[in-house]
Amino acid sequence: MAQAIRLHQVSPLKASCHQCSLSNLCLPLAIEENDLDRLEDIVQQGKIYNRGEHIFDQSTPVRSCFAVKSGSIKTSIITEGGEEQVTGFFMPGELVGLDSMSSETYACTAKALERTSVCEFPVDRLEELTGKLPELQHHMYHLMSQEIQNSHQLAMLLSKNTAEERIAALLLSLSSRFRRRRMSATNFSLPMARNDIANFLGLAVETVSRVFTRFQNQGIIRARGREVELLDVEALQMVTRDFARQGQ
Amino acid sequence: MAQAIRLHQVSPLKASCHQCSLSNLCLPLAIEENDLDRLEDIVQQGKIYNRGEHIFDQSTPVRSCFAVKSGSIKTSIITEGGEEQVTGFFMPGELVGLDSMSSETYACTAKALERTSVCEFPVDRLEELTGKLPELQHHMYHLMSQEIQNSHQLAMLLSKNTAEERIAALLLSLSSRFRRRRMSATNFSLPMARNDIANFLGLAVETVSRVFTRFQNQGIIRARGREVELLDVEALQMVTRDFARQGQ
DNA sequence: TGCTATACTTGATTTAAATCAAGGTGACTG
DNA sequence: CAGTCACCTTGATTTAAATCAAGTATAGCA
Repeated sequence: MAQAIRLHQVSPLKASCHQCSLSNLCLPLAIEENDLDRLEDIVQQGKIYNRGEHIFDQSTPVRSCFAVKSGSIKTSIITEGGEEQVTGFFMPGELVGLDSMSSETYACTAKALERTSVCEFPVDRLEELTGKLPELQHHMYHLMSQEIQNSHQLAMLLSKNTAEERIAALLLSLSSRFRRRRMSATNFSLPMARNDIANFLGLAVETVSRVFTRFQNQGIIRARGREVELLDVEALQMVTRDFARQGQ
Repeated sequence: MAQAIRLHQVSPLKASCHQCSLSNLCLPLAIEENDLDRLEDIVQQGKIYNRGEHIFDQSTPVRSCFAVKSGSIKTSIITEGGEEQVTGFFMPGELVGLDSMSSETYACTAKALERTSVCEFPVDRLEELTGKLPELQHHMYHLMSQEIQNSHQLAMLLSKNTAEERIAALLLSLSSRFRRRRMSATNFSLPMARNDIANFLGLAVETVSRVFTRFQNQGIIRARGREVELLDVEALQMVTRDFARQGQ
């Protein structure tokens, strides 16, 4: 039985970390070629979720964290009152669930924004492996500390910046994440609804919509639904407060 | 020389983890009694900072993370524009610098809010040790994931809650952290200025001040400067939106 | 001890974004 | 292919909190 599963994993349809095009972004980037097998031993590859399906649910027992292979994911926390706060968007090569590492239950819910495939890393086995591969442990610490930093940046954005600044910052963040994947940094399709953007940035949907149109009227972007073209990246950078202030 | 330092560390003036009263809150809680020596080997204990002194500075090379022994610390990030965002307050038993673990440079600045003593954990040695002690590694992952969760909670607070709700939440958070240390949960002295509270919660100082007086007039708290008494904890809990909604 | 600076409070006014309200657009579905 | 639903946009009005503008405590210090 275990053997059968094993065979299934290495079947040609399920790409290995060795061949994965995201290996320079994902966990493999921290691992020597010859140790990569050990990561492959614990990874469960190729699970596919349709738009709207949950990868995991808040308050359910933690089993794994997940790397996005294709598609995209949003994470959010839901309060007892039923209010949602979107805490992040995750693109290919990024790791989802770090906020739940070594916890009993998931701290958030992860939902596929489109048809999405993920690789699954059971946390107990991952912990075991990081204990043996110092480079991988280092990388995990690094990823987690960056997640904290991201979240602090978000807090900053929410508490100090205007609607325009927040949206400019998000567009630039997405842009650079597309670039990392060697895709167009100026011409992309937003994986998330205006609603998710609004929630993530602490704004009303109407405000997001208005800012999009304002940017469009100013010739900074071109937006048709979820299709976005950044026409003037410099202008966008100027909008984010840091850059604006820097220029004074 | 190394021997001399070693002797110095175990001198009666510098308490060891074994004897530390915070050992049930701090890193030692994850370690078996007989492995505690190994943590003591790497910790540099007893550094003392005066009010306003920096424990470390944003953008300088990372050496260590720090456990608060007594006193308190605030961390903040400063943008290129010079704007500050307070990202956290740290009380005895809590670990500062997790957002910089395994980074090149510190992601924030840590400043003593009062006379504060800390234990220092050099990150390279800590990483090494967590590689050998799975329990400790697990605990580090846990602490870091909790730091992410805290930060998400903060983002939530900033984007969805009113001034009153934010301040009630902060007071309750401080209260429960005092209780953890077996101190009064209803009668304590705020280590931080109104300004820091305002900055942390994304409010203007004036707003913080007004909310404090409002709470006082409602008989929920008694506040004289930094001295705070929580007169009606339930009412405070009701103020935080989650509870309010739950009650409907 | 008084002085100065910093921290805190209070009130009046302004403002950015929320809310309320109404349409428009597009995509899937029976 | 019409109908429904989810998503998005636009406009008018309201509102919570910021800002502006004085003060008043408080603490550290010479």
